[in-house]
Amino acid sequence: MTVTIYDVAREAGVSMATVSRVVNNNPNVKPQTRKKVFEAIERLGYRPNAVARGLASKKTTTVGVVIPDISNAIFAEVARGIEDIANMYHYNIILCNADKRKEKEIRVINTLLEKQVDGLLFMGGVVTDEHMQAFQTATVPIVLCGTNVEGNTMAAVDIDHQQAAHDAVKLLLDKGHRRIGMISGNLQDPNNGFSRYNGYKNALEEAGVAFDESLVRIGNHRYESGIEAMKYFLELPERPTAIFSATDEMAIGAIHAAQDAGLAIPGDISVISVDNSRMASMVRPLLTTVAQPMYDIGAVSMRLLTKLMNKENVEKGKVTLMHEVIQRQSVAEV
Amino acid sequence: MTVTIYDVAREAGVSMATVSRVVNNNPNVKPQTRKKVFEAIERLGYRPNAVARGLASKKTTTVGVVIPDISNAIFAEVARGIEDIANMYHYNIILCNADKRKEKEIRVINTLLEKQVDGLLFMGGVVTDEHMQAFQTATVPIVLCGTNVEGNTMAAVDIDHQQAAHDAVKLLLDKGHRRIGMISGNLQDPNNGFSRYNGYKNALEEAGVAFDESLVRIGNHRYESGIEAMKYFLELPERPTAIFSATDEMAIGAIHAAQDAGLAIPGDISVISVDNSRMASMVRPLLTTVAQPMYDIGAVSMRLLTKLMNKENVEKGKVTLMHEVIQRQSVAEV
DNA sequence: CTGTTAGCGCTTTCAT
DNA sequence: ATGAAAGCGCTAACAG
Repeated sequence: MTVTIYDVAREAGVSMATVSRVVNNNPNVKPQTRKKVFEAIERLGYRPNAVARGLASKKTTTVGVVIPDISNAIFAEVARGIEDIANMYHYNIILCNADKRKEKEIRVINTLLEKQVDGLLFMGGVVTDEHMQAFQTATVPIVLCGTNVEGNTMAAVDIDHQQAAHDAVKLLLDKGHRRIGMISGNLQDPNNGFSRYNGYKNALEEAGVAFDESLVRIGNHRYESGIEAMKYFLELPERPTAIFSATDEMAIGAIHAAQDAGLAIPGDISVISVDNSRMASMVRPLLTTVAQPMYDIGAVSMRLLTKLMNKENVEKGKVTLMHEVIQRQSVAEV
Repeated sequence: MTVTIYDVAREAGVSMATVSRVVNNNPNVKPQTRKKVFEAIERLGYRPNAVARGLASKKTTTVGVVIPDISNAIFAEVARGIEDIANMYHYNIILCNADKRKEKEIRVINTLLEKQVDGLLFMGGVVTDEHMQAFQTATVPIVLCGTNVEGNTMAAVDIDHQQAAHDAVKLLLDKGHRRIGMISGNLQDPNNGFSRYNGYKNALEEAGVAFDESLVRIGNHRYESGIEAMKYFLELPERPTAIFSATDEMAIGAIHAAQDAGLAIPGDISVISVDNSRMASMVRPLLTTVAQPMYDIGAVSMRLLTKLMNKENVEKGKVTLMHEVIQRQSVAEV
């Protein structure tokens, strides 16, 4: 039925070992025998069985990646960065959506480990003790990708979310805004939620502006929740002159809600956010936002993982990528 | 080092076969021995090796999916549909981006097959003879997902792109438009390109409107190319009263280009497209478009594949999902 | 440069 | 209900 390395060996009149060598590009084969083997392979239509190879060599050249939701543009961009680099180093990726839900995350970590991935890229929500426990059963390297965890034990790559938020709010402050609303993500989410919220608070504090609880609305990162939040702000007796949104998508919702109410952006209200997803350049006015290098977060994570899998010495296990304020058209001086 | 089924057997005082049985939920095990084995597993922290299992059983419970570009919102949505159903049937997916490039597509098909996936989901560009050749070397089922191919040999799920385009243009016609521009994708692309272009042409023909070559512009599916196309249309001596765009993203570019030029949508120009990506509801005016059920295309493909892998009898190998015109705000009567 | 020989960790008849 | 044993298809010493 299926042709094996043994069939090729017989066909070529050599041993399995020799076939294995030519398949694996081992230089220790006489060009002539190499040729014979290639011909036999061709003739028989031999295709190496990677599973058998994986069992024998204890390497599968596949890595697991757990991601919150591939249909989310931000994560999809990260995933592309991951896959490109994986590909470059001849790895394949097994992709699992876990929706930032603990049970699902832990379950997929375990099945990925059962499948003998050579490494694991984890992009999740909160990292609990149970996560750490699961990680510790692994005998392969793991890197956290855009995922925060207390302590310094694990390899990780991310941006400084708090600083990014801080910089966004700082820009508003510099433009003279003092009454600044925030549309936050869920505060349980360490990165997109809590850190960005803290960045907002401490930029305000630094500028001597009193924090006003009634000026922050919690959204769910989606467009509609941006709309809801802006509606709320517009009904305030004294409405903010600027809004800081934790994500682009909510910011765009906010912009549209304001425009729908007959207000001009940034004339009447300025809006800034963080992400710089592609949508930021697909709105009117163009969205001012702080760029988070999604693709690079994925690419750098994967590159780090390849080094770890290769047992190379890695100087710094934690890498923080730079964010950058992209000034476009949605922020004006007050 | 690693604990194997043999270690568990020894620890539990049974044979490997018995351990294998309890791990695989084979009912032929006395509850008492089952318990003993579970305890041993627990005590030793045993984790079954899926690679070894795969070699022995010739099933890997993983399927390969080749996709053009996971960072594209449309495909990402399809991928989510695929993964959800895969998960439901206890499969994992190996995801490969191939950018609709033949060489890359064929390469990944082969590595996926080497990795002994139990099935393959192919989402690509043109399916050439070389593709067919690669497919024919497979001993596992393959389903084409959102990918067209002449002949009726392969399982496939998709929408009727030509009809979808036709329906979009028909709406414009029904609203009284006669001078209708089209922003097309690359005509080499069978689905998003050629089929939609044909739908446009034949809707026109049906309505007795002469086809005018100068009214179609080829874009690359991206926002910017929508902008370029609209600029072109606006400079025409007699500009169109409506535009049909092959994709939402180009449509949004077109809308913005018109608005930037001081024109009102749909007052001055109507715009319709096909896709109904999430962005369609994230523009002003809300985009009228014909909905393509991306998630379902993925989900149904994967479901079909599970049946095929399970050797179930499948009534129809080709399934065409329904599209639907979603009327929002970007089309007006002329 | 090439061949021999053990496994890798599990499933799966076949007995019992 | 359980065990023995033969592979699954390949890699990796080791010898020569």
